[in-house]
Amino acid sequence: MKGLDYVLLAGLWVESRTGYDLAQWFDKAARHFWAAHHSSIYPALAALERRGLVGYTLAPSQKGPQRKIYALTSPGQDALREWVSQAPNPAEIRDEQMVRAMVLDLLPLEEALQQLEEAKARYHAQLETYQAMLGQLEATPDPPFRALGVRLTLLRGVRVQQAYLLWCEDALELVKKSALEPS
Amino acid sequence: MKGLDYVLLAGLWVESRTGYDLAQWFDKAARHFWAAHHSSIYPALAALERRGLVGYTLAPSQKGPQRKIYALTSPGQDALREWVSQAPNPAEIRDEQMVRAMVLDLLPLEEALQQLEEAKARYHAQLETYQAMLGQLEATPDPPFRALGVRLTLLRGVRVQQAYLLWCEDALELVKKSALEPS
DNA sequence: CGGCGCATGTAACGGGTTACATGATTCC
DNA sequence: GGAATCATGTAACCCGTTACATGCGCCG
Repeated sequence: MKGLDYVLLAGLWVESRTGYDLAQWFDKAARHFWAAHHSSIYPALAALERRGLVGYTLAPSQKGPQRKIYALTSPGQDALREWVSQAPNPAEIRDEQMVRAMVLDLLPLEEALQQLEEAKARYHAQLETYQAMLGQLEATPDPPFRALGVRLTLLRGVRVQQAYLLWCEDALELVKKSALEPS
Repeated sequence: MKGLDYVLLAGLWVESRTGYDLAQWFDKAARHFWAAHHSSIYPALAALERRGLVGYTLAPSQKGPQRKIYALTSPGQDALREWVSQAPNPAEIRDEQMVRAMVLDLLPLEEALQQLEEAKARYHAQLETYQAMLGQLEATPDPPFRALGVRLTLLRGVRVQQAYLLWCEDALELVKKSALEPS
């Protein structure tokens, strides 16, 4: 079993849902730690179903085809439990922003600063969406899903975006300073 | 040109070096924002060389085959400069730690807390290596490479690991609290 | 003399992205 | 009538990882 399989199991443990729902969750809430497109989700769910780790029930949809609402099975929960007790593989990250930072002084000072301001705005926007989702979660008395895991991931999103914003301030300062003393 | 190409160009802009050196840099200093193995670096460097964006000079090695010291060419620098002025693609991240956090309450309280303590220790160790590298950089009066970019990436490493540590504290607290009021 | 670090490369495999494909419903 | 959202799926391609391959020099 590869990484995506466990992410899907974890997603279904939090709440039973469709492949479509999972794709949306990746896109809007899980971005900061995992990504997957529907074209990889659907086959993976089908494979998990064949192996008995998840099951689905059909439900009508308002628009389009029937929804396959997937849920963890008992064996699926066992597999997850066993997996979660192990140490995680190191995180894989590809962040072009840092690569651009490496060569920021190829740009004239003003453009470099503008780049950083734009990054700051992006991080800020992202921070606000995570905070909004967290706020909404806290305002829900009895959520129809496992709240702890959701809370933990959103909290991580917030912490990380905050760190990114601090880095932007560091970077703005350093870039300005290094412009005064050109090497 | 794909992402790796620009990362290599950026790495060579910071300092001329061999594929082997770049692989080591990825492994020890760039982990937190990019990863690449030598098996993808060597072919990529060869392709960049064919396209005239980098060049190399041979130098003897103490052990093993001759070193190919790659350096940015003028066209390579132009390509980098043009690229850096554009907005970055969104970062790609796969962090199993978060997936495990999602299903942390599948574990008995003590094991969950232990998982988090282990994560904390890993983050802490990583933080210290970045801080050490930063310190070493600041202690070098006239480094033989472009210091700004290196400083920026190390600073990011520090900020992010600090955020991860804060998250661990958040998580420890939340997990303890949620154990008191089981759903 | 065996193992490790240096140093470069190639090849098979696997997995994910992009694109293709379908179709119903709602809103403008 | 066309666009957007919901909803599921398949297929080609790209790229990176894992593994294979080679060989020198140093250290114990």
